[in-house]
Amino acid sequence: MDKIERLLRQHHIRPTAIRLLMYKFLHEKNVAVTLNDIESGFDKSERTTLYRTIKTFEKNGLVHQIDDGTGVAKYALDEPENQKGNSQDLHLHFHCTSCNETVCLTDHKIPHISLPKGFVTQDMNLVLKGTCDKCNRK
Amino acid sequence: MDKIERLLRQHHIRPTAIRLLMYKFLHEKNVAVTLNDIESGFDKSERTTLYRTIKTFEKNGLVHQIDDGTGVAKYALDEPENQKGNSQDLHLHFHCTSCNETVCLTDHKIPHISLPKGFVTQDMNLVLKGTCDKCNRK
DNA sequence: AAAAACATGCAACTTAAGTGCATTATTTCC
DNA sequence: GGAAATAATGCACTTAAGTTGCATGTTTTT
Ligand SMILES: [Mn+2]
Ligand SMILES: [Mn+2]
Ligand SMILES: [Zn+2]
Ligand SMILES: [Zn+2]
Repeated sequence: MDKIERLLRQHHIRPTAIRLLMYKFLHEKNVAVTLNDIESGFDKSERTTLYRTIKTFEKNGLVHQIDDGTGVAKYALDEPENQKGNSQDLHLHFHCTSCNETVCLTDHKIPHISLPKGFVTQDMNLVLKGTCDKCNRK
Repeated sequence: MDKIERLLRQHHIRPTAIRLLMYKFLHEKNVAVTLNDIESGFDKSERTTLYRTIKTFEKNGLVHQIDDGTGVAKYALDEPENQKGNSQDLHLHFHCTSCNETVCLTDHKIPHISLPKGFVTQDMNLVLKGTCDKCNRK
């Protein structure tokens, strides 16, 4: 797959072995992952490197960090349509308190909120908590 | 002020010296405070005690914890009208990235969000980030 | 091929949060 | 009122996530 290689280069990320592996890892998941999740997913390689790798991805707009209220940062790949400069893709996130998984609901945008005079919004974070479809089926 | 004393008792919290002081401290502030803020506000008394005190307040519905994305928990007094059992007061919070203060916008409720089938919501957290009125006036 | 720039690995540090346990204060009950 | 029970406090210690410094290894540039 040098498709991924090209993708990384488009984001000005040099495609090293670990970076390719991490991209694949993130791509296979459909839920947001913690640094620990990533670490567990790799036999080899080291915490710090994985940390710096995910931060590189984040800085270059390949993943976004999610703060779901658990106190541990999670990360998920940006959707292709939001990768190119379309910076503010304010979709919401759902955190399941049963299975502890957090997912991007990319087509549920955060509604507009009117604020008191003087406040200027630059960013938003909306997290819904509850039980997810999988857990509710059990 | 045994007005405060009565208030604590109503919440099944025994009004010790530190608890009264902490309540007053929180009451004077109009912004959410971290445990460090509280610690700095007291000459005497100890981290752990303050920690357990704020947790007691939280458990008994006197304060709520706010996760504004800074990675540090903040706390603010519940508004009187929300204290009595009216548990789910889902107001939003504003975090100023300039002065790092976080405020409750108690009369800005989180709008209703429709979710994909199978998801059940129990709780929500909406944080807006930007610059606050005070910072924008400067 | 040498120099420069960048990536990786390992150790160490920082900060917030949380627990165990002994001591002290407050309630309860006789 | 005083002893026993219960709760609050203080201090030490632990955990976990995040982060940085620096030496070494690898890739890119010229
Ligand atoms: Mn997302
Ligand atoms: Mn609030
Ligand atoms: Zn679930
Ligand atoms: Zn401000």
